Amino acid sequence: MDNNDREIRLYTVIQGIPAGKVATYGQIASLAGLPGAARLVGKVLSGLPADTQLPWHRVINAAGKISLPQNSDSFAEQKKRLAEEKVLVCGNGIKLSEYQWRP
DNA sequence: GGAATGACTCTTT
DNA sequence: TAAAGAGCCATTC
Repeated sequence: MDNNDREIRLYTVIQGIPAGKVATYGQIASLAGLPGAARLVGKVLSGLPADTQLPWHRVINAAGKISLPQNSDSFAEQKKRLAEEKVLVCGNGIKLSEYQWRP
């Protein structure tokens, strides 16, 4: 069940992100015990259901921007949710120095 | 077992 | 922060 643990850890770490804060894929991967597996985080998030409880909207890339295509619904959804958490979204990104989660 | 893919990251310019 | 190149992890065919 090790391979399943990876997902569990990723979910746990993502759930640990407090509201109003965001984390990068690399951060989540490292905290989940998978340093360098940033792409895996994206892979897992891509497979999340639309009604998931996971705060995936708090996950962004190292550039502080949303990696989703701007013409996608998920992009608008993430932007909307972030705004709900008082996270200012400039264009397709945010201010990492202000909102990046530091455990 | 090898090649391709992906919501990426790092270092250098 | 932006651009270009190389690297890393796991899944899938």
